[in-house]
Amino acid sequence: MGGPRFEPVRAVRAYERVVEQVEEAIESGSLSPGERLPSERELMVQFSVSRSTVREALRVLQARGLVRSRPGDPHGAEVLPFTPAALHKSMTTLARVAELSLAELVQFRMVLDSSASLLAARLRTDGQLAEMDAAVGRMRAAADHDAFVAEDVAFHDVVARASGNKLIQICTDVVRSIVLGLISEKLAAAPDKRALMRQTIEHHEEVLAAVRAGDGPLAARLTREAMYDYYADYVPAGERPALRALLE
Amino acid sequence: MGGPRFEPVRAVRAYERVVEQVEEAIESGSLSPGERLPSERELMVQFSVSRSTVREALRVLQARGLVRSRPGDPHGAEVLPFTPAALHKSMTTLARVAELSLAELVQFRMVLDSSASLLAARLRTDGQLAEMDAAVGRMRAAADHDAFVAEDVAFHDVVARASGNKLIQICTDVVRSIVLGLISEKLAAAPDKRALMRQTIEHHEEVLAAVRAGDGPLAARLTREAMYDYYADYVPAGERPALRALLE
DNA sequence: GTGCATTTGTACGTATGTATA
DNA sequence: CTATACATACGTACAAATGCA
Repeated sequence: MGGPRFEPVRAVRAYERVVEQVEEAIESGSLSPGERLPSERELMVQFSVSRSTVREALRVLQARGLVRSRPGDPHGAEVLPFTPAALHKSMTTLARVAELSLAELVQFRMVLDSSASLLAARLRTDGQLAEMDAAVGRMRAAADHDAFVAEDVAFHDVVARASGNKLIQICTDVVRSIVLGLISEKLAAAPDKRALMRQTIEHHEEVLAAVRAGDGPLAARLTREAMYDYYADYVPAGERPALRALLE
Repeated sequence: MGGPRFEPVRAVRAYERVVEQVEEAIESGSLSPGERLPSERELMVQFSVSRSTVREALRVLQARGLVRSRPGDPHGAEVLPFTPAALHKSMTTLARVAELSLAELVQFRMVLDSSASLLAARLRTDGQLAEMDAAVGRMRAAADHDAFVAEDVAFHDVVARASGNKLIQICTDVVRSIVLGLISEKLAAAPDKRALMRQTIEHHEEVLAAVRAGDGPLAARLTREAMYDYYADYVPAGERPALRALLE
């Protein structure tokens, strides 16, 4: 028994090796955002591969949001600062291919945003509290529904940031934009937007008060309830019990 | 005022248009997993682009986990069933490029897994309960540490499935594997693995009892506590308060 | 099992529009 | 404004790999 256990040698494509090396350089920090990759012709020399191979590798790196190349740019492809764009893309694909229901997405938002509120209540700075306050103020003063939604998003964004967890911040952002993308037209066609906006502001003020008081569990519960009230109408009745399961 | 507001025509690359069309066909379901794309030469005719362009598009689609092409396959690229591999990749990249700390990842796990437990306590079927029971049993009987961890994962997997939320299921899976990848070597080198395994089993039995009793909040709290106990030693002391903020 | 036709992977050359110095 | 270098896109060619008769 035992002996050398040889791994199967999977045929790895040339472009994959190029991707790996560049990816490693970026993720290890030896290539920082703003810096440039060598030109395609230079890369084909350094990796001793053809132009096509270099280009396929660059396409993959671009799809992963790590670099961007523009025609004619004499400096070569640019290393990009991190954006959750790739995460957003793959989660959007996920939502369509895995047939995620609106209920599942809203439920996920309830989990993430309420956790953000819970953490924010304990970890927020006074400056972040002031930002939340300002966002609610701008919601109250919003001229139209679009501006209102934008400030609503801004409020949730500050809360997520105040949670101190970048992953929570990014995921709330991604899932929120997916949900809004799914029902923005229905939201815009809502019958009594004024009443909805008024109620939303009330909810946010309650959450803000709980965050200000440092009452995490309360802030979390209020966040879940507000989100349920806001979205339940757009969720098929049969799936609402799953949402209510989070309201204890 | 008014008049036609012309949008700036962003120069969209040829390969991007190919990607968009194929992506649309897959996500809309008109191309199902297992089906094949036309060959590269056929695609260059249908899209009237060069083969390089077709290939760049295929590389992007492959990077997104939608298709796979093998050399010499006369049937063309295969449309893949959904896997969270792309999500996993972009979140792993995220963890490195955005410099996510282990504390943030563990905190995220605490949020997701406790929510899964909460929902599972209310929505689980009897069959899923039996699966959890069986997983704990196999944990107790595990011959070595690797087998133990595998059954541990299996338990969490059933709980996530029982939550009824595919997004929670996928994200718990992705984040768990990232966390385990970061500290698996440290876990393997732990001094008193027997004691750790015994304690882990106890924790799981408590969670299981709460799920069996339908007590969601208790199951959620026990899950957070178990996870904190399991991972806190590997998190820098300065970041542990952020984790404890979830333990109320 | 063998040979054949086809496909992918890779290399190389060329033309064109573009961005920078 | 001009020149240069670049990315984009097209086309051809050949080796390796695959599926099928």
